[in-house]
Amino acid sequence: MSLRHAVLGLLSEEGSASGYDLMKLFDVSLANVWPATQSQLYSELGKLAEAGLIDVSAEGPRGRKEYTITEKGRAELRRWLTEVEPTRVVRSDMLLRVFFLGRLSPEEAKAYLSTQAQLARKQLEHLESIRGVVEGGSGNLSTYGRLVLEYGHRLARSQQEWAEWAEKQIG
Amino acid sequence: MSLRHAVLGLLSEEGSASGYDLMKLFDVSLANVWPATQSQLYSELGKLAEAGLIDVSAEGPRGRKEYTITEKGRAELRRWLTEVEPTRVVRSDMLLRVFFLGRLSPEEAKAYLSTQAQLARKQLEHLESIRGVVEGGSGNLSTYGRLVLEYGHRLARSQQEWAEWAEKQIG
DNA sequence: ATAGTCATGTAATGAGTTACATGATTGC
DNA sequence: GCAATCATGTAACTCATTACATGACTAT
Repeated sequence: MSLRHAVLGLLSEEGSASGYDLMKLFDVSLANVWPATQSQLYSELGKLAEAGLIDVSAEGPRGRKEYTITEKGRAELRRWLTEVEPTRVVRSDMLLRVFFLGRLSPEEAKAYLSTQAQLARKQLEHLESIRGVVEGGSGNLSTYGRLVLEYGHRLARSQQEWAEWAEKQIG
Repeated sequence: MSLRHAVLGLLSEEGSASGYDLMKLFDVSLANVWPATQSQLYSELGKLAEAGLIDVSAEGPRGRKEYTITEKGRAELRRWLTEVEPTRVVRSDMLLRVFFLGRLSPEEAKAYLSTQAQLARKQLEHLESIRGVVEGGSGNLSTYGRLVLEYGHRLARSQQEWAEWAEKQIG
């Protein structure tokens, strides 16, 4: 149910936008915490319009439809932000594998954890590299996006440290 | 595609088990990193048997079917552990909301983060409380489960610290 | 003209959730 | 006898992924 709110949120920040615009915005912001595909996005826009949470406010060339959030949509966004508590569902096939490392030799198990540590380091570097870029933004999305970026940073560091620690626990 | 491997993994550790057995095992171990419902589990067992990755090795009272992993299944588990790289797809509606905190008043935004910090603290306490229980286990699942538990612990602590930090960032 | 980008959609399939349905066996 | 637990399954629905399909406009 969250893609729906992601779209409402973006529209509430942007004023109005087409599916195409939203898709690009998605890719550089929300995709990191809530991936979605193009086809999912378009069908969600259809459903939101049907439900009266957004309106087609203008049509442009190439069948472009510009959507705007309605009052009803704004209310729903607010309700979601303040009243619906986040579901903490974590799915990690990286951790799932850890449960079964006993099926491998200690060397193989260590190699697995070592790879994970390395990937976390890479991720850390990557996040540091985009930190500078995001620093420049000034809207709400950038301001709060920085908080999310910091979260990612801390997460990657934890992950790296954990993987290094875990490797030492074996054998 | 991971539930399939979760089941194979459990069966490879347990020797043999019924859907019902696996379900209970799931709830106390893997459910934290890969939740699954009863109906999902049963239908996955059907598909695995069909694909020849597991066999019905015995039938008991109440229609109980005991499954055992086959050589083919073991090979597939090993392949997944050593060759398939974990997909790092993170979905967090908790973080998704952060992007849109600008739609709320600073007080409301702070309240949101403060609640998240508190939830992380609770989670941390919870994990500490079960640490003693898990300490006792001796099989592979327990041994490696402890590594996963430690991960959860570190994650919860990071989350708590981040939420407290983020709260301070808001004017 | 033609490459690049803008722009929207459909179809098929798989994964996940919720609710329902049914009944046998065991322990007290 | 009855409650608890064991035990398996189906149906309907939503969400997510991948691939396909189509075409208009813009800048050079």
